[in-house]
Amino acid sequence: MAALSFTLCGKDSHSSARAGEIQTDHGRIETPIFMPVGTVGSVKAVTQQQLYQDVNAQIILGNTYHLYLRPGLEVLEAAGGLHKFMGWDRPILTDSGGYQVFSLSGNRKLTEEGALFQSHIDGSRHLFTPESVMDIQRTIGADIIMAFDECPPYPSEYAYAKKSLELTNRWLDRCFKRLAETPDKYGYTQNLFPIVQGSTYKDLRRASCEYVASKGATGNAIGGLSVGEPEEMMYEHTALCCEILPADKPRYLMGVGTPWNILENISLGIDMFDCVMPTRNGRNAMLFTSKGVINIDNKKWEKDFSPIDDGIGSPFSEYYSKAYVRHLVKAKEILALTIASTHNLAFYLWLVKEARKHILAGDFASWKAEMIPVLKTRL
RNA sequence: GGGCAGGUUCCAGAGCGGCCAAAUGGGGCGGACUGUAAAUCCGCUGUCUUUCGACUUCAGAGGUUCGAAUCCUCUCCUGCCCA
Repeated sequence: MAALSFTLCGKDSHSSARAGEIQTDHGRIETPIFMPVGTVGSVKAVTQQQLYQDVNAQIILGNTYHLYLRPGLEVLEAAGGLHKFMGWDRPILTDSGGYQVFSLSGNRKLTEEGALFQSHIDGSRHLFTPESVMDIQRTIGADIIMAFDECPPYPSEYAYAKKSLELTNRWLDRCFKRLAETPDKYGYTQNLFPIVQGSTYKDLRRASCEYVASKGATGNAIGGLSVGEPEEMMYEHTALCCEILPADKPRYLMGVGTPWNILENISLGIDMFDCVMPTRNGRNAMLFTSKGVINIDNKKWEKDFSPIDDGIGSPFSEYYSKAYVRHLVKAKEILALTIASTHNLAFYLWLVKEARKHILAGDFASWKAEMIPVLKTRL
């Protein structure tokens, strides 16, 4: 089996947006792409069948930290990896747990060796090192695996950000080394993506990009953004990163974002996105649509029997009415979570597909300019 | 007909002389959520006012008191028990 490959299919004429194809051992991914987040081996409230049929997800995420804690490596290994375990035969990407170093900051301790965690489930202590995280990701068996990094909070002092980046870089070397020393477990190739850090300091970002680029990975990621900084600042940093990270490799902006964030970042040269927003916000009654954002909990939808969204060619999103979904939300019916999450994901996938179409047509920039105010509208 | 227990702000339900526009739940309304410790979290929820504050409320009518949702009297309702 072969390492991941990336083919550029076209570029927009008035922005840095590009359309491409990623080939993995579990199939092809058309970029730009949005990847639904399925932290524990489940895209919350959405079945695999819905991911295939209604969402048209081409790749999904899992999380090393969560899967390691539960169900644990024994089960995953016995299952033959996460694909088989969860019944998903398209590509999977696993995050390394680096983000949990950030988000569980109250329950962890960082050292040169790694990060000492306390489980959010039972309080038990665990040490994650670059080596152990590579080993765990080997066992999970995702097609794309992420380097173990530290994601510094926003804002961070320059000195801290610099120290953190240097640690992330040393960890990166250890990740590559360990991966090279260990074989693929399940007969297909796993690809390690390094992660750019550097907080909101441009010189650090630049240095990080150069270091990451020097690794010659099959794809590169940008981390440490969308952690609370102003949107404009995020765009400045992704722009800077896209200038340095190799153009012939996919660029993955981790954890982003809103629909308009995605379009803006596509125009800067990003190819891959993931975010919990469509699922989490969906569970919390927010629907993203081609006409704007809906808080379906609001009374104004009580008797609106029009489809959730009839502008994205999704039979699923046309099937249920706003009034019905509002009723389910009010009644706290489980189905509300499923409909909202599935629709939001279908919308996100529609959005990137539409973006790709316009890139290939060469009119992405003008389409984007038209779309963004619409997407931001609060209906 | 007799006995007992009750009637509190949208609902349930605390309060039992001042700290009460009235706990707590629920409901309602609004907001937040960006590599998922989240089907979660945060506001508001008598009227008027931006605030300070003012005003009208605890079945109804009287009364006691400096002061009443809280005490007394009568009336009207509700539930349970006995005839």
